[in-house]
Amino acid sequence: MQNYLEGLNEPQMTAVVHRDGPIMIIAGAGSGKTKVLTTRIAHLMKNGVDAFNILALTFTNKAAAEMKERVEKALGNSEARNLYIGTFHSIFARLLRADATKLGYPSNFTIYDTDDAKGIIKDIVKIMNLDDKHYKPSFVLNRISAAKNSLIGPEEYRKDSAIQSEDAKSQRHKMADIYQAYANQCMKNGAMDFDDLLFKMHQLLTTFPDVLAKYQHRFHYILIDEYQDTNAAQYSIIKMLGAVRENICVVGDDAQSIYSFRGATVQNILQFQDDYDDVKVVKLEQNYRCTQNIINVANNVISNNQKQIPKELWTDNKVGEKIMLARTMTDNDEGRFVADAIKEQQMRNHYANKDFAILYRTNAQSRSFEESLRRMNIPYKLYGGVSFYQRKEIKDFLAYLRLVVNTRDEENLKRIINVPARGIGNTTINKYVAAAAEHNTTFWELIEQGSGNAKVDSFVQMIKSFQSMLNTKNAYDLAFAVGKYSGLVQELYNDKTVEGLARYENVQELLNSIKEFTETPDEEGELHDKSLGSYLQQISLQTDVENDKDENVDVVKLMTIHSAKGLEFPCVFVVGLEETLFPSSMSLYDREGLEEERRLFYVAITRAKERLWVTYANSRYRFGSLVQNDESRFVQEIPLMYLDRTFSGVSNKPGAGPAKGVSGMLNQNFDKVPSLKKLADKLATANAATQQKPHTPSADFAADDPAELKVGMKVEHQKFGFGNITGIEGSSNNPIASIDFGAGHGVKKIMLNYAKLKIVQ
DNA sequence: GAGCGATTAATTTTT
DNA sequence: TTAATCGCTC
Repeated sequence: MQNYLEGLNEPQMTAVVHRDGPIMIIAGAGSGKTKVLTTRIAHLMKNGVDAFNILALTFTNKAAAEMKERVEKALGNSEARNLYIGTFHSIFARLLRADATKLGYPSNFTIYDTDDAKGIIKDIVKIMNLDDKHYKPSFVLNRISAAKNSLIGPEEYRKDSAIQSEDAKSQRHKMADIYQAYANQCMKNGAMDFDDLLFKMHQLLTTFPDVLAKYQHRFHYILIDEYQDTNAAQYSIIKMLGAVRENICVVGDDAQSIYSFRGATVQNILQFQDDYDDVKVVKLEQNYRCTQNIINVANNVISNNQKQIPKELWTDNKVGEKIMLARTMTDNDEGRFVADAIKEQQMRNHYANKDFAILYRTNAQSRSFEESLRRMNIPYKLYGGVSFYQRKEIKDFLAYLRLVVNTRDEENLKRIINVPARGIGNTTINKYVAAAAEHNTTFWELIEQGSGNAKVDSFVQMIKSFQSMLNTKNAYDLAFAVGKYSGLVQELYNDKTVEGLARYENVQELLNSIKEFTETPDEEGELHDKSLGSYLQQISLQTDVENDKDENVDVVKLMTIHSAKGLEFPCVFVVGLEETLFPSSMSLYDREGLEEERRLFYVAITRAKERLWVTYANSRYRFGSLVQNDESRFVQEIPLMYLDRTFSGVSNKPGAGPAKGVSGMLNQNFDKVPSLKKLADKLATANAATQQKPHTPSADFAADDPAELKVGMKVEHQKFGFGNITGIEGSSNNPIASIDFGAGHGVKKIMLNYAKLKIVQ
C-alpha cells in the first residue's frame, strides 16, 4: 500500500479509492474531510489521472490553498500545481476571462465587491428618483443577488409572478427596473460582481455548447468541498460540467449548512442521490477532533433540528471536561470573564494564547473582548470585520489601478476623479454621467479627447500617462507611479493624525504587497505575467491579506462563527448566547431560519477540541443603550449532565473600575487551586489602590430566595457587604433592586435572579 | 466646490 | 455606541 493511504479509517479509505461515478461523502465535523479530499486527489494522480483533468472547488481561498498544499505533500512532487483547485469564484473568473468577449465583456473585466455594487445601485435609485430609504442599496443588492444565485436574470425577474407579487407586497414595484439597470450598468462598465461570476459562467456554458464541451472534456474528475453551501447556480454549473463522465465527488455536512442567506440550499446535498444513478454514499462519522463531552453536546443540540441526513458523530477521544456555562451581568463582564478564564487556563493547564478562540454571532460583539484582553495584556487578533481591501484608502488606490486597466469602469472613475480633491465636484461629475448616458457612450470616452475643462483634462492626461506604462512597467512600478503622481500618497503623508498615519501605512503595505507580487515567481508555472492587470486579477477575489504565517503567531483569535467554520482550537468560547442575538432576531420568523442558527451553534461547538465555554450576558449595550436579553434557547438544549454552570453575578457600572468582576471570579475559581490563590491575592493587592476592599461574607452566608426580598429590608451581599433595599423595579420575572450599600459602594442596581443576597432583617 | 458641524440612521452572517 | 449623510456657510 502506498504510504499516503496509511492511517485512513474504513469509510475514509472507501471514499479515497472509489474511482469512477458519483460519490457523496457526508463528513461530520472533525471527521477528516480535508484529508479524504486531498488523499483522494493524490490517489487519482498516482493512478494515472493528469492533474490538468482534475477540478476541485472550494468556498474559501484558505481551503483551496490548504488542499493544494496537502496534495503536494501527499504526492511528494510539484505536479499538484497543475490542478484546478480554487474557489468557485476564482476558478470561474479564470474561465470567464478566456471567453468574456463572447458575453460582451472585456477579458480584463473588473470584479466588483459588495461595496462597489451597492454604490452602483445607490446611483441608479437616485437617477430613477426613488426613495433610497425604501430602496436601500443593501436590500436591493440582496434581492438581485438572490435572483442571480437562482439563475434568474432581469427578464425572468420581471416575468416571474411570484417575485413580482412579493415586490408589490413590499411596495417595491421598481425592483425589476433597478435590476435591469444594474445589470446594464455593470456590463457597460465592463465589470462583474461576485454573483455574476457564477451567473455568467452558467450563461457561458448554456449559450455556447462548444465552450461547455471543452470543459466537459477537460475536467475528468470534479470534487466539490462544502457541498451543502452550494446555491442553485453552482449546482447547475457542476451538473453541466460533470454531465459527460459523472465523476463527481461531493463532500459536505448538512448539519453545517450556514450560508442560506447567500443562496445556499441544503436541498442540493439532500437530493444528490436522486440526481445521479448509483451514487456511492460514504459517511464519515468518527470525529478525531473533540472530546466525548463536546461531541455529545453537539449531537444533542443538533437533534433538535427536524431536517437532516441521519448520522451520529462519535469519537474515541477521552471524555474530557464538562462544558462551562457562564452567565454574567453585562457584556463587559462577559469580556472580563473570558479574559480571566483564559489567564486561568494558561496558568493552570499551560495553554498558549493561540490555543484560544472567542467565537461570536456578530462582529459588533468583539468590542468587550478586545477591551478585556487588552487590559490583561493578552495578545489577540481580530479576524473579519473591515478587511484590508475594504478600507477607503486602499479602495481609492485600487480604483486608480482598475481604471487604468479598464477605462470603461465608470464606478471607479467617479470614485477617484476628485481624489485627492482637484476641484472636480459632483455637479461636474453628474453632468458627464448624464451626457454619457444620453449619447450612449462611456464617461471616459466623453472626456478622453478633451473636455473643455482644464481640471478634467489634466486628470485625463495623468490617467493616460499611467496607461502608457501598462505594457512596459510591472505592477509595482506602475502602482508606485500612480501613488506618486496622483497625489494620493502625498495627501496621506500630510495627514499627521493617528488615523492618517494608519492610512498612510496601509497604502505602503499595499505597495509592499504589490512589490512582493512582482518579485515572486508564478506558482502556476504558466505565464510570468507581472503586469498590473495580472495583479488585479489575483487580488480581486481576495477578501483578506492574511497569510499562513499568521497561523503560528501566538495570539488569541476572535472571529464570527461563520468565519470559524473549518477551523479548530483547543479551547473555545462561544459567547453571547442570548435570545435575539443568538439565535438572531432576524432568524426567528420561520423554522428554517431557526434551524440554521442551531446549525451555526453546532458549528461553534464542534470547533473545540478540549475545552468549551458557553457564555452570555443578562444585559448588553446595543446602539448605546442597555438592553436585556433572555438566555438563548440553545443553552437549554445542552443536557445538564455535560454542564458546569458558573454564575458570575457581577454588577459593574460603566466606569466603576475594572476589577470587581475580576476579583469575584478569581476568588471563586481559585479557591479550588491553592497554588493559584497566591496569585489571586497578589492581584487583589495590586488592585487595592483602585478598589474598595472586598467584604468578607459572614460565616453563615447563604443566599435567600430573591422572591422574599422587599423594599426596606437589610441584606448582605457577598462582595458589597450590608445594604438597604431602597426600591425594586423591573418585571416580576426579572426584578431589579436598588440597594444602598453605604459609603463604600453606594447604591447599586442588582438583578435579584442572579445576585446572592442574604436577608439580615 | 470645499469643509465643517449637526443630525440621524443602523447593526447577521461573506465568497 | 459609531459611521455616514445632510445641510449650512464660506
